[in-house]
Amino acid sequence: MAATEWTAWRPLRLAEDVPAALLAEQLDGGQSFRWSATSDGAWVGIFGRTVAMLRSGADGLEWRGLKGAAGTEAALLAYLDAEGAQARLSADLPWRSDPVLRAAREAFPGLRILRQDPHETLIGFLCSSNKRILQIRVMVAGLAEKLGEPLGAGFHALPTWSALAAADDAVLKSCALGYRAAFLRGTAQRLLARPRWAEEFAALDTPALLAELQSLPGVGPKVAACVTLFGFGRLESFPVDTWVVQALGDAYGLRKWKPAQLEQFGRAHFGAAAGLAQQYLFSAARHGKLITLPPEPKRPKSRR
DNA sequence: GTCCAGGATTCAG
DNA sequence: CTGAATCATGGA
Repeated sequence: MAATEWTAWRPLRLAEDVPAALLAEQLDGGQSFRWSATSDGAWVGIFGRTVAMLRSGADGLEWRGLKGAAGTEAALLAYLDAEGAQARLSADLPWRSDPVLRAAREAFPGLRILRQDPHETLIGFLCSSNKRILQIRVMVAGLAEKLGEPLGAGFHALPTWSALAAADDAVLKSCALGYRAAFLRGTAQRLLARPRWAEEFAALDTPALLAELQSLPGVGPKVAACVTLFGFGRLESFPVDTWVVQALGDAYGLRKWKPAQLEQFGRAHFGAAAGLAQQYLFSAARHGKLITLPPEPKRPKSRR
């Protein structure tokens, strides 16, 4: 990563300010697994064939790309939803009547759903089951390094499905995928035969899209909801992971509810941008900034 | 050592 | 249909 590989830092104009803590949550908050913090407080990431760095300084958000790479700034603006369509959706969430959502939203104001590629989102979340964000990042980095197209300066794109389907077992094993290797290979073999799957899936309505994704090996309700939200931009999709189960149980009193019930609650309660509300709750819960109800007494007493 | 992680699949009832 | 067991791996 020699300094000569990079262009000069330049301002990146978004609709709203992006302080450092928000940038960290935006890039490393469980949506994408392709961003890493550098030693000097910046972030370096790869999405599609774009390699970019971002940092939040006194003069606002700044970016730089690899020298000779065209379109980096435009790619960043699209990726970060610079048009600001989500600002209005966030304002329309029921935070005025919901103190839990209000506090979660105020913990990371300006947090947005990244506009990611479906293919890359699916790879990331196929690796995600029963894993922490940090380790998902390690797995995905290994896949890119060993099976992805070189992009210069030592960076690699994520592998294609054909590369994944043809990958040697030892290579997959060296990425610490565990049992998820079979998920990746199985889905790769299925999608290999339909190279335009993402366009075809994008034409479906959200219930059909969720069902189609869940027909793939290693894709259950939660992974399908994440790919639908982060990869296909369906803001109404409401993924329910262990953090959201905890958050909805502790903050809304929905303890002992099953994930499918919580998903229904989320979509009904939060509406058209339920997925964005989910991301506020997820981030706030992970940082201990969620308003919670008192813990349930172990032996509830009858009140006479 | 135990427990848990942005779960999915398979199996028993 | 629901609930439990199992899956592979690393960090706390």
